[in-house]
Amino acid sequence: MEIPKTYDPKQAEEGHYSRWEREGCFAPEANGDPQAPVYSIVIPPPNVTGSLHMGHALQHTVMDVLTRYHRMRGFRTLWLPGTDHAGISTQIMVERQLKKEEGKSRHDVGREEFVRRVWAWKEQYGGEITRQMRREGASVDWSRERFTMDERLSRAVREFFVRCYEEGLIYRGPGMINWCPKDQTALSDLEVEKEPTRPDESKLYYLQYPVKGGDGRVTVATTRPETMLGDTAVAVSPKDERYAGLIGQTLLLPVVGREIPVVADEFVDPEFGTGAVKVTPAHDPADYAMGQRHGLPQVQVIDQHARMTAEAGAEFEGLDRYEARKLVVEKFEGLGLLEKVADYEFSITKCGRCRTVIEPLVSTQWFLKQAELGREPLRLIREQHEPRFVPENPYEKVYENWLAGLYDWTLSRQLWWGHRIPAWYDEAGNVYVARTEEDARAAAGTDRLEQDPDVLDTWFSSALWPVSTLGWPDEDSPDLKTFYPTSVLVTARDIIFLWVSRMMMTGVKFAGEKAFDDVFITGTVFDKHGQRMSKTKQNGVDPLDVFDKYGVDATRLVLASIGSTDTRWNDNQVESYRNFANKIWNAARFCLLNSEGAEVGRGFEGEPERWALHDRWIVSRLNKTAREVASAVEAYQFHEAVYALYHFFWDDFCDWYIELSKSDVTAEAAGPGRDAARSRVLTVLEQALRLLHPFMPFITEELWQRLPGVGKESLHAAYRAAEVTPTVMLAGFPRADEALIDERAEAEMRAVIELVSRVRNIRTELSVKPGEYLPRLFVGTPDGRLRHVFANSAEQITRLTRASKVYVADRLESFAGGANGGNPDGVDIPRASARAVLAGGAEVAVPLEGLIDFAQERARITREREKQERELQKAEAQLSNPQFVERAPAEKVEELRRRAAEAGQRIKALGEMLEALGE
RNA sequence: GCCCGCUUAGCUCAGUGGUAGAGCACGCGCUUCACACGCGCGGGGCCAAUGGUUCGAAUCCAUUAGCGGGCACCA
Repeated sequence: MEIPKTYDPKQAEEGHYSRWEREGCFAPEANGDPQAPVYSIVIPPPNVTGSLHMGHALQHTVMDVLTRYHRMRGFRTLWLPGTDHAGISTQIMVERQLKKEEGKSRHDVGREEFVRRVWAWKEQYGGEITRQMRREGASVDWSRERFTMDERLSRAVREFFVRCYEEGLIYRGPGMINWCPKDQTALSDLEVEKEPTRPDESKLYYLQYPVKGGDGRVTVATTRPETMLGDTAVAVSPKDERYAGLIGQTLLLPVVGREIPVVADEFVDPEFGTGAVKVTPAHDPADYAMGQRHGLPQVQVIDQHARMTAEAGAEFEGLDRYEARKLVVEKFEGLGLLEKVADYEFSITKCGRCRTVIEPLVSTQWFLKQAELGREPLRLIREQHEPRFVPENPYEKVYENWLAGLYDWTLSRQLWWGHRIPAWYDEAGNVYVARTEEDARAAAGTDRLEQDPDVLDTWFSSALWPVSTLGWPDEDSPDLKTFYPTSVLVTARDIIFLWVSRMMMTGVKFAGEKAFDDVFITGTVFDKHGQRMSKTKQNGVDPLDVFDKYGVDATRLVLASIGSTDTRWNDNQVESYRNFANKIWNAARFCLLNSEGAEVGRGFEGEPERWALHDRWIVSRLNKTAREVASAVEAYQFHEAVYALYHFFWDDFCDWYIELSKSDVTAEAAGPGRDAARSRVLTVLEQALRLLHPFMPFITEELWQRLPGVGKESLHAAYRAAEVTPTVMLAGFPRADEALIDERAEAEMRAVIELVSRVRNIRTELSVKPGEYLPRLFVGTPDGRLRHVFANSAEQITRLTRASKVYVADRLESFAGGANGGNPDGVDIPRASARAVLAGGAEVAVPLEGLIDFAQERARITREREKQERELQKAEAQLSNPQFVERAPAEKVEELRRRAAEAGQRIKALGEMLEALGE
């Protein structure tokens, strides 16, 4: 068998995925066990316009690990993929293309044609992210792929809308909304962002309004002077004594000449500014509310293009809002009514998409009363902590606080791409909300209906994603019955409100149950300077580049380790896991190059008590690792799983087990002993590949396929009937067998490892040439069992320390003195030996005639003795504290006593060593 | 303004009441027949500061500082 020395990820990433997909391995139908428990995840649908970024890769890795793990555990597992139509983004992208290629606007081609072109665009370019997901190894069920504008999902949207309308949860009416003058649409509060002002914007203007019938003036402070053209009142706090006499009086609005009242309102903070607030009900959310309370008229002075209207006056009409601001300030200055301009930092609301400054406008839109839909989710989180957030802090609280403060959601968007609002108007302007146009006609009794031109917020359809993708509103949909509620939602924290909370609302309302049991919130990946990765900053790391450079599996290990932690991206980490992949490759290479006569699943016959120590040990380590990985994955502690796998594979399996087994595995002579040893390393490797598979699907499959003795019977029982090429992804995930976890074997192996390490350390410190053989090693231990262990492992100890022979006795002293009473071979330990103490009272001596500098050696041992003395002192100080002995748990006291005793023993042994060296 | 999180080895991060950990980086030595993307050995941290609780605190509490988030109709 030809196996390259270096793992080539590209080669392994090429073939397996398409076979898995083709053979239906990703579909829950592969599971033939009718009793199988169910595990399901719906993907947060990426924008159809999007391409893969690190955040996706992180989420997808987490979801894929969970999916593959549960699949291997025999769950009927579904991970459902799909994409989101992403209203504004997609529309803008196609508009841009239209402009560039044909020089036309969407209005030039008309609505119907434009929407047709968006669909065409989607068909042509929309699949990019789904191709990239295949590259990631994402084991999603492509046969169930969904798009938010699919006919069936659109039906769900209409059903949701109509039902809410019928219950009075959705209404149409005027309201204060966020208007983007560039995108020409209303936006919800979650689609806008606050930004701090630049220095040149950070101004607060103090304007004076004269009191009618007197020479008094009232000063108001504003950041937006141009809105004064639409002022219809000035408000003061009812508690503010300074203005008590002014309430009810009339002011003359400068420039405009309108008479406006002074009203009292609790909202006004007497401490801020002048304590008097200009009120512009048509252009400020707070003023709108005040206007409602006091029955003030609304004067719209700014239009949808952020230009001044005719109502702003002839001088201002047509001016941009910032030009108008300048002019207003000039006018006030000319009138002597500009009191001052102060520096003042505040925040400006901008469109989350295009960064244009939002214009608050009063407009007739469709709204959803979220507070009512949110009531049950709020109860669930408060009373039952459902869904369970991971990490719980701070997300559960963030989510709860959000639900507790819900307000109406602006649903309608003045776009062409999206779900058209299912509302029709007759010529008299009556509205008919219906599931279909036919229903609307029937209700209206006429065919002469116009459908509402607006579309719904993209997040409206997203809110239905878990139910709509599984078949709702068909309540007897088998998928809905089987896979709902989903097991976990994996997403980033910035859409907890936009999306997570709303899925819970629709889920409890329409499916009668929470949409998911758990919510796993992934961390954020920053660049190496701690900056958020963004397109505009050009500082993003493209996951596909990382895949190309280091391989998908290595990247996935990094991402899985990141999990819920915010992290600065660092290629070094990926490189080290690339090295790990190569390590796996080469360990397998060794096993395979020595696999003649071997077969996976054999070699561990008979009672474990009769196995060699290192076999009992590796099986124990394997089972512990299986236990750790399983509990870590189930607790979403992926870094713990990765850590356990990395160290099991590299340290336990490669550094020790393979090395300990090497002479048996590579023995010249074929025979049952060699076959068994070869089978054992193969078997451990095969189990390790299964454990690694959820994290590293490609390399594990590539290697697993090459193992002798794997086949259909290796698959988890639930998949044996499936017509698939045997694959590790459908093999059973190793279940920890507690009976095979052998603490004694682990302790004994630790002793062997320590012995080997100490001897190697001595070799290095005394500059013994790597190739040179130590003629003899002496080991003394009072522990009879350990003496057996060392004696039984003599071949391995000598090989791993490059020694020719190892002698074991009850104590080093037994070898000393020339009488040779204690040891069978009758050898003495020469004075020129390096010595060290080991755990549990064991000692080792390494004769190094000619290499020992006695003074140096004495110094080395003296240093060690001093260290032990400090240890002992510390322990004794604590033990002589009666408070400690009295109050600390008995086991802790006991442990400290043990440590003190051991230190004492070591000090004594080191003293004897000094004597043996000769003072 | 309110709320929350973070601060541990040069870097990226684990740990979380009872002798400080990993990977990378670093030093020394190795073409040891799976692997130099490797092997062996090693150096490196008063766990942000101060105070408190405790027999014991990097770990719990409080305050402070720095960094980062979220929420808020203060014009």
